Amino acid sequence: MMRYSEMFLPTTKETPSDAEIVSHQLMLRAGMIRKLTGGIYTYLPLGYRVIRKVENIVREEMNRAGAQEVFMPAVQPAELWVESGRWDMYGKELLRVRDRHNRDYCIGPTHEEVITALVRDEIQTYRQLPRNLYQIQTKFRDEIRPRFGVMRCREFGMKDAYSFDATEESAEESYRKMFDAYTRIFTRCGLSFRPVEADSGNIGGSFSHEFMVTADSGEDAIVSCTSCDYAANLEKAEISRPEEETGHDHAMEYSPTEEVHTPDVRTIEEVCTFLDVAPRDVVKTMIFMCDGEPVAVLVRGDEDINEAKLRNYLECDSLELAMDDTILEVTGSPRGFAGPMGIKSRIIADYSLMNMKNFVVGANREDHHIKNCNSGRDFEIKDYADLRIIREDDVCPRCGEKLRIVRGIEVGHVFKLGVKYSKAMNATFLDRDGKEKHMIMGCYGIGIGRTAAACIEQSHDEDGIIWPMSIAPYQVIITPVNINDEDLSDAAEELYNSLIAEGIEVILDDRNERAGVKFKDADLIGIPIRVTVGAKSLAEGKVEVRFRKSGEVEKIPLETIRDFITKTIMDQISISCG
RNA sequence: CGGGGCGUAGCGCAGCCUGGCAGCGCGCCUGCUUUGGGAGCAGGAUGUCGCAGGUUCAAAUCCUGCCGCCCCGACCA
Repeated sequence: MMRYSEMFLPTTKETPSDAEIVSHQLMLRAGMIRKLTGGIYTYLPLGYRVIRKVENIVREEMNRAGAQEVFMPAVQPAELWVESGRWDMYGKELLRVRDRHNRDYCIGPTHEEVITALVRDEIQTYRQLPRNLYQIQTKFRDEIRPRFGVMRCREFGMKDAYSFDATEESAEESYRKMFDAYTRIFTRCGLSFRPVEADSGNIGGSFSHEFMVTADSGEDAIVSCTSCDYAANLEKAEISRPEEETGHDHAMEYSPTEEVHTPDVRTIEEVCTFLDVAPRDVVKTMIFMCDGEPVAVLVRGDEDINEAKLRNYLECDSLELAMDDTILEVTGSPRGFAGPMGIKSRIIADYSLMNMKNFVVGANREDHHIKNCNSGRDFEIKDYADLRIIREDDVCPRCGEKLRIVRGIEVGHVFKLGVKYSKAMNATFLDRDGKEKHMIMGCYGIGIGRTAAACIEQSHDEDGIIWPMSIAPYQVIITPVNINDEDLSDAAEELYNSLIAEGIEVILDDRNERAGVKFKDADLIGIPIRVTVGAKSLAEGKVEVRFRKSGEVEKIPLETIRDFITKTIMDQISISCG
């Protein structure tokens, strides 16, 4: 299939200085990718072979799960996006273009609009449901800051699938099928991963999982239980409502409030230093604007508010920290002295405030704080909720055991959409009961390039990439130690032809290079099996098989080498998928 | 969008402060030697010094503007 001397495979010895993470460095060094411009990459032959391997695994498993492949346009008319409401909502990540007639288009960052428009025109009855359509296509998202090579880039290959169902039960079944398909896909790609619960935004009754490849270089933090199988991303990770302390009279322990002069003392840190208290004795009062209404959110001083949780709890579309003039209006003081006592807004409190006594709050008066504040006596908290960011020393919300926080790379996402798009775009069907209903949708994405990069993050050493057999660009590389030695080159050539005849993906390194150069390149590009053809072994009628992953070397007689390799490859590709 | 840095041979970089021959390493080409972990010797080719303008006898070097890239932050699914 391929002679190294004829391949377009520009490897480099030196690590490019602007590549931060190992997958980016190695993809450049191994001649897999080259950058065209910010966040936009060309896949060279070696890189593209890996991409196609991943795509084919995805394709096989999607088909197995009953999804059908389509191919949608990358360029989409603005009208569809106006219809779904996302033309205005999506923001700057949406790359908008105009044609010669001055009509608006975008380069698709995702395809809910297109698929929904297609399906609403073609599906009329529950008899045509459920359906699951997917595609593997290039997406464009104008990322604010592309980085890490193909990990976070602007143009990228993605598999996106969309399911349409008539009933909730059926929709959940569609979701489960995709969840299982994803598990098979990432297992077959040789990845260590885990599905985690993810925030699904404010669509009622929906749920969502992210498939995270665990890697220290990951951009996302994930929380997992050391005991049960609970796992969630940071945004989603729940914190249980603490037990309320009972059995004694709180009021007895309340000290009288005391307003203290705290000139220019604003942050929690400053308050603690000034009053000689710990952050956990202070209550932080943050003023948010929630769909235009101010809300005071209380959290213990050593905790941080999780805006995703807050947004979900308040069921609002827009949520942002209030501007200074709003703070002045609501608290009557400048930023830094807000507190719950006498505040002119709704108050909600994180669970961390339960059981706090005699705490410090802002006085809603410039340069003043209040000591020994107590809820119930000094102000009323009607709403307690889980509003803060989880920490590693919190306990599992399911079983109460210890948690662990690790970093991960999001390679896949399954999301139950519900009727968000079918409603906005009027995708309905006629149900058995004769009523017109909105289709229940789900969407399911996999980042193809990111999956390949995540694999490198997880599987490499100081010499280069270590591909698993399933997505390796080639399965075998034959390295004749000296191409000018006819015995060696003839033997290598013969083996090469016999492996090709077996359908094995093999490179013959027929370059007139020194052995060391060839070994280094073979290691760098990560081919799982290297067959070295050298004079000593050949004299015994043998060649050396070296495994990239373990470094183990076996001498195999020429008569059995073909069968040995075929069997090894078969063994390594057919990984059990549970 | 804010802050910082960079832009000089295919790649990595020095030179810029203090204006005066365009340089180093790797790679590339030719020849000889070498050939089991990125060879040695000899010879050679390669530049819009990011772009535009300005100052100057003279600009890679100083000044102004622009463009591109990288990093940090903010923002965002």
